[in-house]
Amino acid sequence: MHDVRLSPTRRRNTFEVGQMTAEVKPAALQLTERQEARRRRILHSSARLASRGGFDAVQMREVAENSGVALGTLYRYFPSKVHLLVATMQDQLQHMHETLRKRPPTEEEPAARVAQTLMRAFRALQREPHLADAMVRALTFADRSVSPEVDTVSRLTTAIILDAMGLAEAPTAEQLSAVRVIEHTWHSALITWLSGRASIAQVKIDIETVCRLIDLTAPAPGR
Amino acid sequence: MHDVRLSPTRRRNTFEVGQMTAEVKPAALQLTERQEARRRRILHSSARLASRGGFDAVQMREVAENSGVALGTLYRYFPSKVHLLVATMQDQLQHMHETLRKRPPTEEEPAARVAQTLMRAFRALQREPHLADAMVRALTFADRSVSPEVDTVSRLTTAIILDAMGLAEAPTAEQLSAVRVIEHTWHSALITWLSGRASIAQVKIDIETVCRLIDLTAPAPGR
DNA sequence: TGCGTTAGTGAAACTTGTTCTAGATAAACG
DNA sequence: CGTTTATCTAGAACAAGTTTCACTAACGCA
Repeated sequence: MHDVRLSPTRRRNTFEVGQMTAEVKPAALQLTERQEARRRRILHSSARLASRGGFDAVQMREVAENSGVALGTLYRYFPSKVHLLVATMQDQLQHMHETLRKRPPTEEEPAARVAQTLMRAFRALQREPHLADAMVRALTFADRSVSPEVDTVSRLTTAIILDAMGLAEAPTAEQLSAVRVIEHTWHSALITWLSGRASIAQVKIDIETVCRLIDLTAPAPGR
Repeated sequence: MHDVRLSPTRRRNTFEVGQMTAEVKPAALQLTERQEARRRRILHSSARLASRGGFDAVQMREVAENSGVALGTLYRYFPSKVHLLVATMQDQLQHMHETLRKRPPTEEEPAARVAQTLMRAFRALQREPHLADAMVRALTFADRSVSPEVDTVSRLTTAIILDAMGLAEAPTAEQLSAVRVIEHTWHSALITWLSGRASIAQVKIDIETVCRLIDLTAPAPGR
C-alpha cells in the first residue's frame, strides 16, 4: 500500500496524501517486540556515536550498521537525521526528568529552585558535551517537519521547570510566559556554550538572571 | 604558499597551522575593488536565494553561478554555507541598525523601548520570513569554526539593544546580563516562530516578558 | 616592465544525507 | 496451513556541501 511510516510524522516537503484508512491511530502506533528492540538499538547507537563526536559523528549509515538494521529501515523509523537526534533527546530528557524527580531541588525560593535544577541538568550535559552538542543543534536546526517531536521535547522541559517551581498544576498565564522565556534562554545559552562563545560561568549567570523573572510573576492563582 | 584564506577564519576540523608571517593582519584583510565587488555580489545572491526558499534554497553551486564566480572562489570567500549565511546576517543587521538609528523608539521606559525595537525588527523579518529562516537557522547551527562571525552578529545585536535602552556606554554588568538573556530569548523565540511552533502574538509576549528584566537592573551606574 | 606570487576558473571527485528498487522475511488473516 | 500484505534487507542511485587539481588571470613589486 501507500507506504505508511512507523513514525507519526511525515517527511520534509511531502504534502499529506490524505489517504488514511480509518483504523490508523494518529498517535504512536504500537510496535511489536522486535520492532521496539530495533528502535531501542537505533537510539542507543545514535547516542553512542553522538557522545563520541557530536552532530557530525552521527552518520546515518553508521547508525544503521551499528544497530544491525538496513539503512532503509532506519529511515522508516526516523525519517531524518534530525528526527533521530530529537528522539534521542526525548529519550535522554525522560531519564533526566526521572532523576530530578528523585532528588528535588533543595532551595527555598522558586527562582532558586529552578536555577538549581537547570544547573544540575547543565552539569549532566557537561559530562557528555558531544552528546549535548548533537541533541541541541538538532533541536534548534529542526524545521517544520519535526515540529511535533520538538514540541514534545519542549513540553518535557516545561514540565521539569514547573516541577522545580513547585507548581506542576495551575500555573498562571504569566508564569507560563516566564517559563517559556526561561526555556528560550536555556536553549540559547547552551548553544553559546557549545560553540565556545560563552563560559560555564557565563551560562550560570544567564540562568540565574532569567530565573529572576519568576519573582516577578504571581506567586499563585490567589495572590 | 600555504593557502591563506580571505576570510580570517579557518575551516571545520583543521587545526591552526600557526604559520603566519608577521605582517598578516588578523582582522579582515583589505580587498581590492574587484574583490569587494565579488563579495558583494555573493552576499546579494545569497540573500536573494534565501528570501526565495530559506536555508535549503541557498545552494552553493547556485550562489556561485548567480554571482558570476567559480565555486572554488565562493569557498575562498566564505569557507562554508553557514559562514556565508552568517555573513549575510551581519550585512542585514547592519542595515537594520542604521534604520533603527534613524527612528529611535518612542516609548519612555527602557524596557518598553527595547520591546518596541525588537518588535520592529521582528516585523521586518516577517516581511522576508524565508530570509529570516536561512539566517537564524545558520546562526544557531553554526559550530566553533564560525564563532568569530557569530560573535560579530551578537555584538551587533547587543549594540542595537543597548541603543534602545538609551545607554550605549557604561552599562553595568547586571544590565549586560539582562541584555544577554534578552538576546537568547530573541533568537530562540524566532526559531520557534520560524518552525511554526509559536505564533507572532506568542513571540510578542515572550519579548515583552523578558524585557521586564530590564526594570530589575540598576537604572545606571549611580543609582 | 617583467616576474613571482596570489587569486580565480572549470571540472571532476569525494562525502554523507536521502531516496529508490527488487527481492527476502515476517505478520496477519482467512 | 497458505496466501496476502506490510517490513526488512542489500545495494545502487541521487543531491548538495565540500575538496582537489591543473590551469589561467590579476596583482604587487623590484
